Parts: sequence; C-alpha cells; structure tokens
Amino acid sequence: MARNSEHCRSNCPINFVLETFGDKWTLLIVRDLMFKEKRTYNEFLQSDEKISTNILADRLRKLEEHEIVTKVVALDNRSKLIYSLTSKGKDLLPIMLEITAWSAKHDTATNTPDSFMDVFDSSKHEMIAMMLSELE
Amino acid sequence: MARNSEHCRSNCPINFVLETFGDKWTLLIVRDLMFKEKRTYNEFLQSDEKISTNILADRLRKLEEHEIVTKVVALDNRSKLIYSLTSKGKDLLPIMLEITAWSAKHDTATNTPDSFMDVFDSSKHEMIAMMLSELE
DNA sequence: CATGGCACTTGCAAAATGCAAGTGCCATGT
DNA sequence: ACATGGCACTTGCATTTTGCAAGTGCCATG
Repeated sequence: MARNSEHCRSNCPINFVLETFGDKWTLLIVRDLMFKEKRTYNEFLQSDEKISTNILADRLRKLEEHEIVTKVVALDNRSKLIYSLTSKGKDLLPIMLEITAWSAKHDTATNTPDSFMDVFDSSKHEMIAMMLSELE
Repeated sequence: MARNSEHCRSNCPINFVLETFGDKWTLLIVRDLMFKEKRTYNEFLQSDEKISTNILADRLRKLEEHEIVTKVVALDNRSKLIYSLTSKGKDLLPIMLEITAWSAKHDTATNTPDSFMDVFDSSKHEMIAMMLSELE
C-alpha cells in the first residue's frame, strides 16, 4: 500500500495527498464519481473541462494503483467497464465538501446553491453521513 | 478577482480550487505558512520536499495574484520579505485539516499524532475556531 | 569596501501535457 | 458471415512545464 512502495518526498500528510491528487485532473474524476454519477471512460471524457484521452487513461490507472477507484466489466456489455469509488475514495467526501464550501465563499462564479451551504454550515456531520450512505 | 479575469475550464467549485492548487507544490507553501510558522523564501526552500528556487518564486507570485498570501518588507532588514496568509488563505484551514485526517487514516507512514485526530473527530468545529484565532 | 545573506532570475535538459489519429475487442443488424 | 459502430484505450509528436545548477542584484555587517 502506498507510501512504502513508491517514491515519496516526505512523511507529511499534506504531501501524501499531493502525491496522488497534485495535478489538474485527478480530483475531477473523483468529483464525477462522487457527485455526478459518472461511471465510464466516455462519461468522464464528456465533462466540461475536456480531459484528453491519454491523460484520462493514465489518471484512472493511477487511481486504481492507489486504491481510490476500482473497475468491473459491465453486466450488459462485456466491452464496457464500470468505475467506482472504493471506501478509501469515498472517505474523500469531507475534503470535497470543504473545497466546495471554500470556492462557494471565494469565487463569485462558482455554481453552488445557497441551500447546500446552509445545510453544510449548520449540520456538516449529518450531511456527510447522509451523503456517504448514498454512495452505497 | 479570480475567475472572471483568467482562463477557467469550468464553473465547478472543485475545478476552481484546482486552478490554483492543482500542482505538487502550491499547497506545501500554504502548509508551511499555516502549520510550520515559515515566513520567508529561504524558510520555504528548506522544507523536506526540496522545492526548487524558480518553482518557489513562481508559486509565491501566483499565490499573491490569487490573494492567498501577501508579502511585506521585514522591519529589521529591508532585503528580507515576510510572507503571510490572507483571510482567504486562512479559510483553507478546514480543507487542510480534512486532508490531514484522510492521510492519517489511509497512510501508515504519515506522522500525525493520535491525540490530534481524537480532538479533530470529537470537536472539529471548536478545533478550527481555536486554530484560526491562533493564525491571528 | 569585502563578505555574506536574501530573494530571486536565467539557461538548458528532461518530463509531463495536449491534440489528432489509430487500434482492438465486443455487440448489433442484415 | 460480415459490415457498422460503440467503447476503452494507445501512439506519435509538438508544446508546455518542471528540475537543476549557476548567476544576479540589493542590503546589512565587520
């Protein structure tokens, strides 16, 4: 698992996250799995930010290596792969929500509804528990 | 401010954070300012991860552009600059703590004390308020 | 007025990214 | 049986970013 088997710059927890998510694309895949119900390679390709095919393949492979996502063959089509978050990946939810809250506060163009922020501010813990259960 | 004046790939809040922090170095500077009381260029250079001088200068400039940090000339030495977090930068604290918690849970080599995690899990809100006040 | 600290800048090689096109497997229709 | 198309990539190549070493310019101290 992770740190012992790979090159790491330090033993800092902030750095540990950067070793996996320190680029412009990886966290967008997590977002798509967590909040946008995207499951397949072509669905990830269609997101607004327009990731290119080679980068997407590379990041999915690294996310699998880091055990953030897993893939299985689709039941209805053997040439289709279904990606999903592992529990380690689902544990990123609090980070993702804090990021959303920060952007909602500091970026006027961010499209987060006020109602989301109201619930987040008043009952963060319950919100996370409920969203986690919805991720199965 | 931010989004309107620069090239942005989308209006997503996750993407907004990636536009500033989506690389392997920027968040380490925030960490050093927030948790390690580092204030100067040479102090940032000495961190374990060994950032190179040109990258550090570039990231400090971008952090200033994004109004995450500011710099002032030191009172005791006019060739020395003191960097510090703006309130927008200090607002990253909840994200930083959630990242720390995630790494503590999922990386065996991470050096976060159990006592930190115990307090974080039981009284997150109070912990954040106290740490924010300590950032002045 | 030499020495050294401090905050960078510069030049160049190496690595990562972005884009367009191509590949191989599987399913469906005729 | 075979053409067509969807799906998940792979490949090649130009552009951009990064990493390393060395150098620059300003200020303070002896």
